[in-house]
Amino acid sequence: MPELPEVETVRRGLARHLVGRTIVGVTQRRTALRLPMPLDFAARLSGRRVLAVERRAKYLLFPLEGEDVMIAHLGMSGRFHLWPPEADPTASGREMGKHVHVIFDLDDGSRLAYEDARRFGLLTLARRSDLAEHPLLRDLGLEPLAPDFTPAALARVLAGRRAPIKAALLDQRGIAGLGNIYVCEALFRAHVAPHRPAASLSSAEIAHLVAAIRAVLLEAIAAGGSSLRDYVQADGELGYFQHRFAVYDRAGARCPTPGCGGSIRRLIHQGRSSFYCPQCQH
DNA sequence: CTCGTCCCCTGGGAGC
DNA sequence: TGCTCCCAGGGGACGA
Repeated sequence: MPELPEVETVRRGLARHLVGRTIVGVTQRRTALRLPMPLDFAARLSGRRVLAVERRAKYLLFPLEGEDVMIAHLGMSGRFHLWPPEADPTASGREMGKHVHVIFDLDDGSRLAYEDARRFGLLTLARRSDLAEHPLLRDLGLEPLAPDFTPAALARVLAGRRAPIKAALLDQRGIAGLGNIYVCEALFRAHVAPHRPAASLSSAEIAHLVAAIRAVLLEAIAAGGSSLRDYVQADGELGYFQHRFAVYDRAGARCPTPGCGGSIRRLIHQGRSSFYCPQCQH
């Protein structure tokens, strides 16, 4: 589910409520998500104040008082939900459903729940000093909204790669944070077909693609992300960028480019759908 | 190395 | 209503 704009939206929502709060208790309803949680997960979190909520690619990082940093990834269906102090989650069985896996009790009486039906997400802990070399983080590539995401940097990532540009952009070791939706949308804006070999893009196309990736991510963040199926922000608000998709999940629809007249096609490679306009993406 | 395939897991929607 | 099939925003383990 969540790609960079959704994770960034969640980060902002959590930061507002969590920074400065102390975790007073942790309830684990299972011992593993995609990865096992550390055996001392609850013990290392309890009594710790949350210093910040940060993001690296699609990972959320929660530096804590002391040496530890909690690392979270939402996978496809992961959500954080905040319960204000006056709320009683036990009053309604539906609210704290069977897919709520971890509950963090905070010092103001509020609670943070991690819910993840498919369990492709993860929660773990690392030492702050080991973060850069942590196996989950060390191979991540360029942060697409950082200043070093330049046409020259993207050109280096794509050089020599025969894989389709679609696959190259999804590879988190090159650029980190894009997923299926925003790759489709960025390629559309840059007029590049998803099946083009990555190394075949011209300098002009690469420059256009860098600008398109930045723009689509910033617009999506401004819209609060895209709400598909079960994605909601921490406060339950829905993002609305899905109404602005030009191609994603719009197979058969008219291409939105003025005067194009083509229709959006869906292609499957590597088991995932690509949506594009064969008329204006080459 | 790099690339494509398959798999992890559950739920929702379409079609019958 | 209920079944079956397909599909889904993620990433990682394989084998060629």
